[in-house]
Amino acid sequence: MTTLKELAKLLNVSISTVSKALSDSNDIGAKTKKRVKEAAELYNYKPNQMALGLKNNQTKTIGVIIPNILNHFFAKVLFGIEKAARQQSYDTIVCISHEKYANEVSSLEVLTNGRVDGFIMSLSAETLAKEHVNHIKTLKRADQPIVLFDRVTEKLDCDKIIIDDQHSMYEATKQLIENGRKNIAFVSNITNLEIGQLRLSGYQKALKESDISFDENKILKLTSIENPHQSMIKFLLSQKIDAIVSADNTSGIMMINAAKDLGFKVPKDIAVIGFGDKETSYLTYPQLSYIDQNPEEIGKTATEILIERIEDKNQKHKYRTIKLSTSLTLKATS
Amino acid sequence: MTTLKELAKLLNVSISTVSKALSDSNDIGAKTKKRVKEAAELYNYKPNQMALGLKNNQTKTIGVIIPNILNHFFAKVLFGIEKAARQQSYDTIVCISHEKYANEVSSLEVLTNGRVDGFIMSLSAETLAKEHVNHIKTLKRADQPIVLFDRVTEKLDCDKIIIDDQHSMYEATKQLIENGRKNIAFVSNITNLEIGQLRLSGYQKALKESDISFDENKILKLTSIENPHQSMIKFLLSQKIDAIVSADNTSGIMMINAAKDLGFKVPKDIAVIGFGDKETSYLTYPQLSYIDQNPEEIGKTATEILIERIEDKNQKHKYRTIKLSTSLTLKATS
DNA sequence: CTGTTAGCGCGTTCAG
DNA sequence: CTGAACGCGCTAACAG
Repeated sequence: MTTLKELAKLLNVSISTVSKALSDSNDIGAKTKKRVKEAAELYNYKPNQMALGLKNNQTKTIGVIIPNILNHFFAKVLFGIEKAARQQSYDTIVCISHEKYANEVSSLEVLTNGRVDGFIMSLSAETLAKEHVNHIKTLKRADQPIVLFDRVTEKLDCDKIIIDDQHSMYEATKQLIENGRKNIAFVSNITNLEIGQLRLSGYQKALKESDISFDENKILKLTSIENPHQSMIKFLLSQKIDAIVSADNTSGIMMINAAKDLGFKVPKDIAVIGFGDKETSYLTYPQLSYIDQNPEEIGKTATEILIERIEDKNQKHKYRTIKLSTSLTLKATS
Repeated sequence: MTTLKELAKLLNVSISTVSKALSDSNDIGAKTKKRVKEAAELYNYKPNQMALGLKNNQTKTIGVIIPNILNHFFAKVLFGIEKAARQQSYDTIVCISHEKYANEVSSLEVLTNGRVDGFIMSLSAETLAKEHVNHIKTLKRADQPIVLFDRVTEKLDCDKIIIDDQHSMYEATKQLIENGRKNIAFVSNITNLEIGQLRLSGYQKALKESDISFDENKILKLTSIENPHQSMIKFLLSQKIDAIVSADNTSGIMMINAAKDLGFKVPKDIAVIGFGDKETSYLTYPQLSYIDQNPEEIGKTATEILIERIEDKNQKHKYRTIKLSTSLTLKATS
C-alpha cells in the first residue's frame, strides 16, 4: 500500500502537496502536479478507503442479508444488487442467514459498526415465523437505512420492494382456465411463508372468479426435500389433473418431470406454470411456462432506493413500498 | 453510531478509560469497568471498524471475484466462502465479473485500497482466453494475498484450489463402460475453457483404456444458450447412443429431458452422468447421476488458505495447489 | 488506577 | 504556490 506520506517523502514535498496535486487543486503548480501524478501512477497509489471512510463517515458499502444464496431467485437479486451498487461505486458485503434468525442477528451486529452505509435484506423464514423484528428496529434507531425485499413484514416501517404475489398467481391460474383447464392443481414448498399464502390466495381467487370450486385435494404442499417426485407421482395418480401452478421456483420443474414420467404429455395433457426465468425454463423440456419476478430489477430498485436514502439522510421521503410487476411467459403451445 | 468519545463524556472519564474498561484491562477498577460496560450496552456501543482497520492495517474482509453468480457451482462456492469467513469473523465482499476481463480489472482496482485483506478469485472466460494476468501480478506486487479456484492459470504463482477435472470425468466414463455402455456421448458448453478440455481428455482416456475408439461425432459442443434441446434432439437422433457424460452442470439435465422426450428410457436406454449435486439432481426425474465438485468444500478451503496467508504474512509456505476430491453419486439403477 | 498523547491515512483548513 | 496542523475513532505507550 503506497500512502501519501511515502509519496511525499519520495518527492521531497509535503503530504498535503501530494494530496492537492492529485485532486487537481489550483494551489499546485502545473509541473509539480505532473511530477506527483507520475509518481502516483508509478507506485500505483490508491487512497486508503479505511482512512477515507473514517474521515467522511461513510463506507461506500452496502450490506446484503439473504436467506439462501442457492435459491436462484436470491442469487439473481444479488446479481442485480451487485451490478447496481457497482455502478454507483458501492461495494457489496454479503451475509447469508441460512433461514435462521440467529444468523440474521449476528450478521446485523457485525455489520453495524460503520462497516456498511445501509442494508438490503430479505427476512429468514424463522424470523418471519417468530415475528421477531427488534434486531431490525435497533438498526433503525441507529439511523441505518434499510430496504426489505420479497420477504417483508408489516411490523417494520421502512422501504420495501415486493412483487404482487397474489396477482401474479391469479394471472397464471386465469391463463390456464382460459385455456380450458378445469382441474388445476397448486403445488408449493413455501406454504409456511406469507408470500406463499398470497400466491395460494391468487390461485383461489382465479378459481372463484370462474366458478370453479376450490378443492383442498388439489393442493400439494411439499415439505421435506427428500423424494419430492414420489409425492408428486402419488398426487398426480390420485386424481384427474390437467394443469398445475407452482408457487416456488423448483416444484414446477419437478412436476413436469413427474408428469412426463407417468406418460402425460406436457402441456397437452397437463400444462404447468411455475415461478422462474428464461434460464431455468431451459431445465425442462418442453420448457416451463413461467412467472418471472424480475429478480434483477428487484435488486436494482432496492439498491437505488437504499443509496438514495444513504446519500440524502435527512430526506423527508415517507417510506415507500414499491410493488414491481412480474411477467408471464408462456412456453410451448398449450 | 455511539463512539468512545461520547461514552467518555457521558461518564465523565477519559476516552482511554472507556477503551480499557471495555477490553477488560487490568488498569481499570472493577466498579469503573461495570459503569462503563453498562453504558456501552445501553448505548449499543460497537467499535468502529473503519477506525480499527486503519489502526491495525487490516479490514477483516475478503474480496471474492467470480465470473457468474447464477451458475450454481459458483453460488455454492460463495456459500462455502461466506460460511468459513464468518466463522473466522471475516466479511465477504462480492464482485461479479460477468466473464469479462474489464470487470475483473475494475473490481480488483476498487478493492485494492485497503478495502480487503486478500482475494479469492475464479478467472473470467475472457481473462483465461486472452491469458491476461498482469492485473493479478500487480496485486501480488502490492503484497495482497490471493487464492485462485477452479478457473486457474499456470501463468500465476499463487495458492490454488482445484479439482481433478480429468480424473473425475474419467471415473464417470469408466463407470458407464463397466455398466456395459458402448456408445457414450460427451456433451459440454465449456469446451472453450481449460477445465472443459481436461474433462474431455478424461472422457477420452477412459475410452482408450477400454479400447473404444474415439468418435468425433459423439461430441456435442453447446455454444449459444438458445434452443439447446433442439441440438440435443438432433444429436440423439443422428446416431446410436446409450450413455452421455456432461462436462458442465446444466447440459446433463437438459440431455435427460431431451432423451425422455424422444421416448428413450433413462437410464435403461440412455444413462446420463453430469456435474451437479444433491439439490440439482432433483431437477430431473429420474434423478441425474452426478459428479459433485464439492463446491462448498472448495470455498471453505480457499478461505482457510487465504486467511492463513493474511494472518501470517511472512510465512514461508511455498504456494500450494490443492486438488480436492470429487465424488460420484449414481442415481437410479443403471 | 486514570488520563494524556501519538499515530494509523486522508482531506481540509489556515498560515506562511 | 507550499506546508503545518487538525480531526475522523481507535488503541497502546507512557505519565501522573
